[in-house]
Amino acid sequence: MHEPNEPSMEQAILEAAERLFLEKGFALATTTEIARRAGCNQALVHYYFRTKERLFEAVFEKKARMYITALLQIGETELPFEEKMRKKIESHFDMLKENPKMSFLFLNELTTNPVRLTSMVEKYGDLPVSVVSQFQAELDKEFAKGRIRKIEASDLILSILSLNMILFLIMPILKSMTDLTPEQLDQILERRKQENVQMILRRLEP
Amino acid sequence: MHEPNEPSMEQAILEAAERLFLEKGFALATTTEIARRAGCNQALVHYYFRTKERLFEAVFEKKARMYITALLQIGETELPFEEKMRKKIESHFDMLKENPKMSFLFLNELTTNPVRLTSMVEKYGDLPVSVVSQFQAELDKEFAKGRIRKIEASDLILSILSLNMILFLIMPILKSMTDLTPEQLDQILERRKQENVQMILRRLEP
DNA sequence: ATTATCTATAGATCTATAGATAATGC
DNA sequence: ATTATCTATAGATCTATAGATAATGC
Repeated sequence: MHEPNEPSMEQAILEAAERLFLEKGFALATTTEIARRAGCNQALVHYYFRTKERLFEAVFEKKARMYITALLQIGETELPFEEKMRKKIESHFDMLKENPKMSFLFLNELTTNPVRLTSMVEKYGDLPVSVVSQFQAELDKEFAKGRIRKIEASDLILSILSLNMILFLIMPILKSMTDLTPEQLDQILERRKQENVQMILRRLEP
Repeated sequence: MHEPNEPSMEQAILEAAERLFLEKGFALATTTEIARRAGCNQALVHYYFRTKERLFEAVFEKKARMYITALLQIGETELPFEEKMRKKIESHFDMLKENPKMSFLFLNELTTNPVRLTSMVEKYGDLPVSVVSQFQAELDKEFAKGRIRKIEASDLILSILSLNMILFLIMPILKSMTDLTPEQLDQILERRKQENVQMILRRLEP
């Protein structure tokens, strides 16, 4: 049907869609613009994915699961507690850094589209609950040994999440206010990552 | 022209617009729906405000200034440093609580609309710079007296901002996942406010 | 014969304006 | 005479589909 090494048009549409949805969100991204970027006409987008809604889901189904679990899976590895925390905060931050526009997109779609929010909660709603309670058990154990201060797992997760997300959420504003080279930006991000680690670890110190 | 005690139609349109913009953002709010809620026909919205864009600005011009300064004006009052910090974090949090949807709206509009972002930066862009440097001076003074750890004002402001904002940003998700009464929600918010204060103060402890 | 791609267009919005009519102030 | 409000509609999108044509695999 097509040169096996060339990317298929279907793939090109998926990729164009991902970029455009990340740039503008669902409502402002048009199938016409997606087609233009993929290098085909607008009808073909619907030929492959029927509706814009399904195209959106095709793009973000997998990403969503990855994103949610990475946000929450703080636990597991067999390191000293402090080292483990540091690693987890850093890897969460790095995941956000690799998907800098994803945070905003999820926030945006779940806030403005009640239907998607409901279906998302149905699919992944119990994930947070189980992760939080598992993490809580771990924190309680450390607390019992007198190694950390008392803290709710949900509070800790929320704090990590918010500290790590903020720069990516305000990135467009930051870029427009300052005039940073990619290197300077990277430096700021790495500095900020360490600040977040310090912040959390200090909160946990007994 | 109308009963002086009755709210004018112009006012009704402004209020309906504010609510709808906060609910859906600029792109998804329609002048038709605004008119419906205000109790007039759609043409009248344009009679008073010419364009949807100008209506948006009429609604958020003042709010934007209030919001930005409150986000940044951390300083001033004559209290012991720790007490001052506590007060500032709390009052920032309370401001967000009174405008729970504003954080998302600003983020949304500034992220998806480059034109608005540019004009916003032109108007208020120097505000952050001056506030940060003023705050930095204060932090340096405290540090010199050995009362706090070394910290960048921009980092501290970002941390407060993000910790305080997170619950309001994910509020729709939270509401859809759990089933909280207004009282329970308020309790969570107040608990979280204290957690944020603790978090920041511990970061500053020498 | 099947699958991929295109052209053309129906139908649904939505913003903005023109022009008519009603309400108000002098 | 001026201001407020309405009805109607032009013009611009945008999604989705119908139907034609081109490309591919057997």
